[in-house]
Amino acid sequence: MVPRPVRPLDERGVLFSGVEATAMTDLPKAYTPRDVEGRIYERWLAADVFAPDGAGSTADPDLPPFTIIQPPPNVTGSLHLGHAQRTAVEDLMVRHARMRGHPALFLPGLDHASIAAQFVLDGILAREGASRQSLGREVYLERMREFVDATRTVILGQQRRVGASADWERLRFTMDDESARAVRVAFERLYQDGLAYRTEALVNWCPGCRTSVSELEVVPTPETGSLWSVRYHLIDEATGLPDPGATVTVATTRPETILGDTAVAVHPDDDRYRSLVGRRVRIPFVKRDVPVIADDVVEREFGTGAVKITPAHDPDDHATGRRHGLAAPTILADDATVAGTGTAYDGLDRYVARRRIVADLAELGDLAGEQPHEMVIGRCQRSNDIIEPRLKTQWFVRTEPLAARALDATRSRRVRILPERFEKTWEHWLTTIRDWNVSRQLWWGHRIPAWYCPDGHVTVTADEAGPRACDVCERPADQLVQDADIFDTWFSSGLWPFSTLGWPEETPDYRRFYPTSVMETGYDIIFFWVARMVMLGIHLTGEEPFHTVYLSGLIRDPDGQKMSKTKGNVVDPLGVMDEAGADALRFALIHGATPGQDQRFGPVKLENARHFANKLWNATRFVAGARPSTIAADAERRLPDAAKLGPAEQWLRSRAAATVEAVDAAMANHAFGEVTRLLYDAIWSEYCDWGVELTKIRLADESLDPDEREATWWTLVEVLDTYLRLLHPVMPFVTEALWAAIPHRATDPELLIVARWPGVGERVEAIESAVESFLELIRGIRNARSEARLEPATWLAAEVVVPTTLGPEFEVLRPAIERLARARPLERRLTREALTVGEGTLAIIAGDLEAVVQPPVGSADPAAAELDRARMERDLAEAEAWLIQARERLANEAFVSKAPPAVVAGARDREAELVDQVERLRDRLAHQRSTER
RNA sequence: GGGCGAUUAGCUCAGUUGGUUAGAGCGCACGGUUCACAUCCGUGAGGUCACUGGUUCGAGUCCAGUAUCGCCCA
Repeated sequence: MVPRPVRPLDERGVLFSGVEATAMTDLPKAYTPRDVEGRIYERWLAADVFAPDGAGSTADPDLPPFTIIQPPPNVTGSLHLGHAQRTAVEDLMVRHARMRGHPALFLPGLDHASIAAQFVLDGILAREGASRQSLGREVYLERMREFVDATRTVILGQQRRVGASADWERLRFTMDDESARAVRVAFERLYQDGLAYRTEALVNWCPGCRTSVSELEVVPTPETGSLWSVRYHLIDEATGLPDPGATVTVATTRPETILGDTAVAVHPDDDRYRSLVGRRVRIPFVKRDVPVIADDVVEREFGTGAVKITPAHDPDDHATGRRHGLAAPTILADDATVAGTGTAYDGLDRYVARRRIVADLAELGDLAGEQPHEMVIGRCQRSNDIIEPRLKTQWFVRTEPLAARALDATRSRRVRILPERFEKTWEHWLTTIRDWNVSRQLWWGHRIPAWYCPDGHVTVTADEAGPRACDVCERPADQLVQDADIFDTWFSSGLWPFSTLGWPEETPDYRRFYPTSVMETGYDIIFFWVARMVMLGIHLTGEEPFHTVYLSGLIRDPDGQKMSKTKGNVVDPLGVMDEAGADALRFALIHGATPGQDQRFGPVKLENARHFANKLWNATRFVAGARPSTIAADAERRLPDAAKLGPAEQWLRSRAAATVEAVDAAMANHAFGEVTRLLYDAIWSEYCDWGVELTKIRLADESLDPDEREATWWTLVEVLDTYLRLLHPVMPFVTEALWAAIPHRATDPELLIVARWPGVGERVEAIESAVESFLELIRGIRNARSEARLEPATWLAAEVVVPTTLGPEFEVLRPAIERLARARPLERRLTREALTVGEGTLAIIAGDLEAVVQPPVGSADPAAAELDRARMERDLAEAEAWLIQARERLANEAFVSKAPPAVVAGARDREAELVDQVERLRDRLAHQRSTER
């Protein structure tokens, strides 16, 4: 079958049509994602910024490319939250690399999902009263193509809503022409290299799906079954007839397979049966006489110690049969009905036959017993049918040599798996790997490019037209028949990192972007997919297909339940985005993302993320609106004048530098959750809560030198710009929209998506600690006010002792401190003794600073004074406790001699600080008591 | 049977080489019409870091074992 080629979509952004455009600078009071996201995505598409070689790309061609090939979602339906998280994480990495100037390729794709797609379509057909068989192969495949076209549109639309900055021009499908060719060439290569072979073997057969499946697709399921004891009659060698009185009792969980028995086995050292070895027994119903054999595999403790051997229907029996040269008659058809036994059971379902056989044995008097039995049976991952081991001629890939090289790739660290602990799982699976059954008796997939001549010779070719003649006997093509089977869907997936880039051709993309950078996927398909990509990639291309494997965890519901359609707890990402926006969804999902770790996801996390987007929106709205009138609305971005910066401005810049540094470190560690936490705190708790608040009063102060106000505004703009850049990979839409509302540098591009990632600025520790002291003071005053239950709105007179080292900063920040502490006038004192202490005075000990606050005249409330004293006594008790602890530590000889000097010095500083604090608190309390007297 | 993970505030989770007042969001309590944001602001309460033992000057963090829950492999 020649798959229909899949072209990139041309109906771009179709999901967003009808959305009213809003002027960028006109920011509404609340952030409404729906008004913004569609327009932004359209702009990105129009600017052609997703492709590394797009017209709008600002990539530095000298930097190494960064490539993520998207794990192609199955075209079986719509995407769920897990997909949204994966896309968000992949997109985050790609956007980050793109902003750092790397040519960044995010190559999207779709998977035909052979068995999964057939399972879904078969379900749809069943509801229509039709079936795969009733339609026939051609009609069925036509139907499948219609189905796939529909789901494809839904899936691609969902990914755009999430904000995937994928290069849609390079969209690929595992069933397109290029993939089909890659599959044929790969298989031909494996065949020629002796790594693909065809043989009759016992395979896992799913009677529902009517195909073999690999052992990975068999789910071991514990169940309570029965263990039946059945008497087989020994053959009297003199007469050649069964002896009615001499029997051997075998134990079996599958009496219907009696029809395929070719031996009875006992343990060679089992004295109970020693004399029987070599004799023959008669198998009931089929009247076959089979030997009693001795074999080590028999467990003497199991059942009666004698077991029946059915080589065609049990893996252990198959091995035993081979060792003893036993025949292996097949007794089941593809649909798991009994067939070809020549008994009355032919045509019956395997379980109907089981009941009949048990009943018939009982009637014959040969059923010796039945008891409940705990066992593990294999079920089909897809259809849940009970898997039937069956002898079939199938194609296999020899995995041992491939696995050895895959192991070498991880052991040598050429491929790193995150989190690292999965390397153990990887090691275990690859060292115990079995050959891979790659043929499937399905229709939707890549046909195996193998042809057979009437003599059974095999010809494998990658030629799309098929072979010209039999490789062995040279019979012409018209006498050859192509294998009816298709490949396991994971075979084409295993080629994905390079088939998408043009392999087997040496295309420019292949040369440029292969090997790829990071493979992000779920840990549940590490064997199905990751291992096969590494094995096939190394063999076929000579290189590891990627250097990092990032394994995501599962998204669970708020109760920790796995999301599934049957439980009805599946969340549609589109609904979530309608409600909260794509950015909030992305932020929430990334916030909880730790590699290899599942996360619970619910509305609470989403709310928080939505609020954060709104906070950012309003912060930008404030900054944009606070532009001093001396700066033109369309002014080009200027750096603030360093000489005009106040402490708050320097603090903001230093904190931004700290944040860039921390975010860089977290990104390098793939700690994306940490990135969101860092930015949340920096933006909300630092920039908004303190930075904006401290600078507000300066911005509004008409009495100031315009240069100073401008420097303040440019600082707010600069730091906000930095945060928007840092946050862009996580929340691309809102950051892009807001970035448009603030001035840019002359060197900046039009769009944030292709703007440069910020460099680390200069940290100024002295300013950070100075400003932190004043923040402590503000917190202290607020706290004292609240504890003393004073009216929040009233202005309180205050005095503060400010050491000369902090004097200049204090003078500049005084109006801001007054405003934030609601303390005015705020007088500076040079010594503690100079503080005015009267009735009801509140005392504040805040780090280096000490202050007093006077309650409003006439409102001196004895109760308030009492509350304040209680607060200070609490603080004192606490400080004293810490001091005792600190002193005990320093008194410890071992600590002082063995701990690193820096730690000891730190402890001494801490002690001194506590001594000072305790002293000041005691002093203050004593003072207060004296004034009350 | 083998392996892995989780166990930290009422709930959901951070806590990267061991360094000393263990953090956040939500929830809770009290208070707020301060001109970006009530999708907000301020203040506060709340934790013997599952348990037992060990290593260490020092353990949420390292080691051994136990318990509960979950996953993978056979």
